[in-house]
Amino acid sequence: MPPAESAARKPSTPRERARARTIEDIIRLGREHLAVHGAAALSLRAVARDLGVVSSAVYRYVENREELLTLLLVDAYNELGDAVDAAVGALPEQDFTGRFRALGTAVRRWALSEPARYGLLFGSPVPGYQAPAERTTGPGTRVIHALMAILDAAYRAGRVAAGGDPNAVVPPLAADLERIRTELGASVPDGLLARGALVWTSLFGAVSFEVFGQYGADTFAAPDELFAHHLAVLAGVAGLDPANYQPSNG
Amino acid sequence: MPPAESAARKPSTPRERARARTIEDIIRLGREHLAVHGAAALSLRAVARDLGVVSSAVYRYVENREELLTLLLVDAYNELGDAVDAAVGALPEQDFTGRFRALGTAVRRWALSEPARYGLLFGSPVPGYQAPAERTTGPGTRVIHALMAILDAAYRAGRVAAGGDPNAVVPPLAADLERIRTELGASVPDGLLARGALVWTSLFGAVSFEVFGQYGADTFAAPDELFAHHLAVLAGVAGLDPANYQPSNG
DNA sequence: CTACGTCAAGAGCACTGCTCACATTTGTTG
DNA sequence: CAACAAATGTGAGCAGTGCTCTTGACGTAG
Repeated sequence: MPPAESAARKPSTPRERARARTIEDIIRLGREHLAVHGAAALSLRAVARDLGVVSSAVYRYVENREELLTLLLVDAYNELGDAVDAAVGALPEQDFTGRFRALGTAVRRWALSEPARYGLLFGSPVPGYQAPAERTTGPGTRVIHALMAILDAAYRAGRVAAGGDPNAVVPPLAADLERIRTELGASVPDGLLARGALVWTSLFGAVSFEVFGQYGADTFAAPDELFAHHLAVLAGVAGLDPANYQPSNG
Repeated sequence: MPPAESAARKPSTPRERARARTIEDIIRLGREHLAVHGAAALSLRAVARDLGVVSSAVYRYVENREELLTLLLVDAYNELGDAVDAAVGALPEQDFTGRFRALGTAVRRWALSEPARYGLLFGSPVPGYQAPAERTTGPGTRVIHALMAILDAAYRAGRVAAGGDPNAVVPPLAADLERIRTELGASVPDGLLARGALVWTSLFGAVSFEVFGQYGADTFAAPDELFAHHLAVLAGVAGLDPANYQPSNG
């Protein structure tokens, strides 16, 4: 049983340091192969070749192919989450619409720059691979948490058009939403919470269509403008003021 | 010398009939393997085994693995398109909201019943496989055509809230939309057309999240109700009357 | 110095896509 | 009917994959 399963312990022996370095190299090489060849074509043997080692040696560091996929999954989720947090955090806290736009733009930008890794996160599941929830739910929920934080802050600030949802939330759905609300620590009402979930899936639907080429080869010559328009409409769906940020005086 | 060299003729010779039958068997077996093991794990050798023939024999009927994937892609697109057309056609032409809801429900129902084939259509692209546009764009655009037909009919009938789009459509996007409008033979204005595209991607975004398990294992205990709520909101995004269908007298 | 644990190497198994030479079946034609 | 040619099936083979196992080399702890 290897000790120090806890994160970020100072590697005492030089052996452990070399081992940690090798694992990081494997992740780096795997990330490159993933970006080039796609998720389902990720090959441990190819990684071993690039590492300059025989194929079976990588099994000393990574249990199997699934393990490497999980490492890359967490790695990609965190990179996306970092990009989103940085983009959102660059705007003032009260600029809810701007922060929402920044979140969506950051997701799209990262997805377009890393299509294969995006596909690993949000595409069809890799056959035979089931992501271990205990290791991926944390990094995997960073974007929706950031989105809900924006919407909740806007709601608390009274900057959300709360009244206009005529769509009733039936009891079983309300029960789900109540559970999610407490988990998020949010205070938005049911209608807005459900709309937030819709905006979330819609954002990734639009990004996925673009990244996966579902639009067709030459359907949209102006994808940036299309996405900006979609973001504006989605902001309205979430009840955000489509107009620009007005710093609250006082 | 009998000419009889035209396409899609009744297969005259029994040999051609047997050949067509074998190809259909291959597609059927491939569909089953696809549904069970996923797209990237589709194996020609396994299909050959199930067909009761040696592995190399299937290459007499199917050029390679890509060819079989293309056949299965078209097959799935058409099955989805048939399901959507049937669901939409079951409602009166003037029930625009009902038809929209039927379209969305049909897409979701088919996706949930055929998750692997849905993943082939709308998930991450299979590594190294590029769908031939000349064979897949036709079947692949049936859903968006059906959706736009509903929206266009509603617009022509004056049953769409056209005025309320404050989001400007910038010129490069307007050029794209103009091209798409003529290709569809539609007459909806730019704002509604762009919103239709957003509704389209949002629909598949919501379905993909559910099919691909992006929501998390036990986040929503009432996914039907969540989707129904999403559809209602999306109908509003498309400018459709959220209220029920009122048959026009006459 | 010895013993233990870690590591790399290589062979091997079962699987994949695909190609080729060869054998067999089948339909047509002289 | 016999002969021919096209279509079809066969099996070997190549290169690649994930993964396991045994063997030997090495560094470090006691």
